[in-house]
Amino acid sequence: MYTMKECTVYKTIDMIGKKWTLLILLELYKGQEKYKRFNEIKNGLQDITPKVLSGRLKEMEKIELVQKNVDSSFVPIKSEYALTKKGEELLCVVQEMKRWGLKWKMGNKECGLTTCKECVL
Amino acid sequence: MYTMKECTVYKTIDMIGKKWTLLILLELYKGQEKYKRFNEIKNGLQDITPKVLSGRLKEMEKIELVQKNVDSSFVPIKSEYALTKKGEELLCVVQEMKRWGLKWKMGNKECGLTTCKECVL
DNA sequence: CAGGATCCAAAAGGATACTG
DNA sequence: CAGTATCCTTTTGGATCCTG
Repeated sequence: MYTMKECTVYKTIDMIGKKWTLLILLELYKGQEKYKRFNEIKNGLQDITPKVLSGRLKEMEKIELVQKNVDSSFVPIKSEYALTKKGEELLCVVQEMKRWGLKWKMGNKECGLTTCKECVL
Repeated sequence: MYTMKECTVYKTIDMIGKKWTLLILLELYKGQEKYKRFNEIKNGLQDITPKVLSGRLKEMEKIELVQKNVDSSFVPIKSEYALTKKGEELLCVVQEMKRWGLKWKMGNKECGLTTCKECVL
């Protein structure tokens, strides 16, 4: 029998609907550099605590939205995060959200679909 | 200064990212009838409790995703819910989610982009 | 620098029972 | 039928401090 838990939409929402997840995705997409450091991400998302960020990044790594590289040959350790292809493609969803949000006027005025410095999308 | 809370994407996620919200939206979209009764929706979403459904519907009414009609001239009272234009247009977002979810194989196999009996989208 | 450990507060959701 | 009320468990998130 069919259960809700098998539904594609249900599962997708479950995966990306949590607070911060999509914002981290956006943060990783910003700028020209593919890789970002832990603290870079944290600073971009001013209100996030290290614990939450660390938790989200792990989840995202697990479901392969994010790819992590660690270079422990140095002290301090250097970690970098980047979007995977799967993660990058999720941006389409975010883009639809933004389009909808803008149409129904729920954002700030400066946040134009193609020019917003903050969201980049 | 710019704060996260003004971001269109942030606000949109905040609004629709909660559990059940998008599923209720889908449920209202199903079938040929524009209006659905409380228990119809509840039965379509087998695991939802009346408390949660009632809460979500109120939120959705408030942000104008859903429109409600009440006919209290009868006993028992008759209430009906339907999508607004704003709510209907949110389905684009859901559709993107589904497309993405299917591409990355997170749904059931029967859930085809155009033929899924459950999701209708 | 990149987190992990702790502790705590708040929010969300589930179960169940009840009512105009 | 269409919810509300209550109670309780689980999940989240924030604050703070600590460390290899």
